Amino acid sequence: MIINKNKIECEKCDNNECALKRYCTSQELTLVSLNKTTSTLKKNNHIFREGDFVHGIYFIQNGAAKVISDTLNKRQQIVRLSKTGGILGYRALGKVKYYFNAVALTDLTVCFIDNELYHNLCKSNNQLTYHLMLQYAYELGRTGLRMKYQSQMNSREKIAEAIIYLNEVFGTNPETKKLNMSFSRQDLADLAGTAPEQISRQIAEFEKERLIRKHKREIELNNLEGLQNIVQEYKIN
Amino acid sequence: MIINKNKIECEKCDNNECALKRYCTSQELTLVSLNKTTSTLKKNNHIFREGDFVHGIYFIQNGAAKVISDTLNKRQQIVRLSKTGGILGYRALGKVKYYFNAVALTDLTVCFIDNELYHNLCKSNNQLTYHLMLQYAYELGRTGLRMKYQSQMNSREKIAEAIIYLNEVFGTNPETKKLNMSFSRQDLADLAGTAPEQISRQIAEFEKERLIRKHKREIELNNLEGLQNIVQEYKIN
DNA sequence: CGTGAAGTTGATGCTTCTCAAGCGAAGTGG
DNA sequence: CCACTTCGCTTGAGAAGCATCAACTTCACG
Repeated sequence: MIINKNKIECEKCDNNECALKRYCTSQELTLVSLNKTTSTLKKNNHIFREGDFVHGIYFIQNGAAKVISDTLNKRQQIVRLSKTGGILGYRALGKVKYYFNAVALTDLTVCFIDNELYHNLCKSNNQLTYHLMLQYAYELGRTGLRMKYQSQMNSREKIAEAIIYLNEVFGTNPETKKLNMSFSRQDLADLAGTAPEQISRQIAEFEKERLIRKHKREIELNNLEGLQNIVQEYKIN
Repeated sequence: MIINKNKIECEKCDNNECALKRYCTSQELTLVSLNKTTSTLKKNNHIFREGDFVHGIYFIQNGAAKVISDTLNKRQQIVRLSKTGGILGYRALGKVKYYFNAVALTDLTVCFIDNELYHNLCKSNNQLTYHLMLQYAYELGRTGLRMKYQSQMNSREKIAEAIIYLNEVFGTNPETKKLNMSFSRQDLADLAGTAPEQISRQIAEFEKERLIRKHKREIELNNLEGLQNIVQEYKIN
């Protein structure tokens, strides 16, 4: 992990998705710039680990990350995905620990501010707090939905849903229709809540049905609607 | 559903767990009292339904509720439980719909305030917003944990976890050691993410192991630690 | 005391996890 | 430049866990 090498003043940062950048006053931004830590990580490195004490909060400046739970001798479970502009390490104040691991999916740059600064900003800047509250509420709904899917769908449906989710988060290249991010079978399995072998089998099946095509690890979406039909019964009208 | 019959001034309300009561100024409370709607529902009635438009937010004045997802021809899934002082219907602004159903577990009194008032309060009262943000962050962590359990635990572990969760939310009578709330096998199954028959079998098993005793629907906790050991591997250190 | 709903228990079959073997692509070193 | 190794992916077969079905019992309530 490389620290502060890529650190730039928030005012000069071109990440306009950042909540700090959008909602802080220029005075506050100066304070943030002074006190933040910017880290650059290689793909597959940990941003934080389950059980670590929470010292602050991370804002993704550039890249993508997965939030996963890890249990000895069990498969991992991807709880959610996040990318540029997203927040990692939502937690309460006080002596609390992370429930999950955050791992870089790509080379990644994150800005970290500590609890004290974070909560001082929230206490003085209502617009920021309000925005963060909405973002938490959104994530809460999304996580609840994913829980519903996990508990009620069969393997075929869960794998279709995982591909749809990837399309929502990362999108596809309009030319090639390929997902803008590629995953190992293991990662897909962790996302869908199944085993890697199941992913292989189901992807072969989807290919037969002409819903997708695979090119090594890349997935080309030929019939998104077809995938959505598979999980349709679960959608909210 | 009986509306406004039990409505009382917030200042005279004895629910000190209520976020509004705790964080609003007396001026704001007067506004809330004027504009809120108080409903009293019988057990098993819906507070809101999946797919309904979100018009505001509910604060539980008295009673308990379950938040469930419902899919045609599948079992229900209890996403979380809430009681006096809890909030129901967390959602974003705009034209959004509920992802879940909220159903009364007991006779229940809830106060409702509409989106406009809710968001105006949040925009003007930072202490309230800050508190709500923390509550959302807590729920987000809790929901993520439950998702982890759902996806990784076997049926025995999930049922143990469900009983522990009930103890956390409702507690036990110190005299009798019985849980302060009793559930049907179906509700327990929906909470644990399994089938009612599995609940019967596993409860019989736990009774053999002297971890609990059952008295009709009531559950007596004889060895909470024993139950916790079953799910220990999943706990955060 | 009778009727229907809820709970229990056993038997069966399906889904899906796991294990294992084979394949192919990519990287390494001679 | 080519064997060699490694790693991830694919495919098949077997096993295990759990849902489902069915029959029976107990409980709740009029």
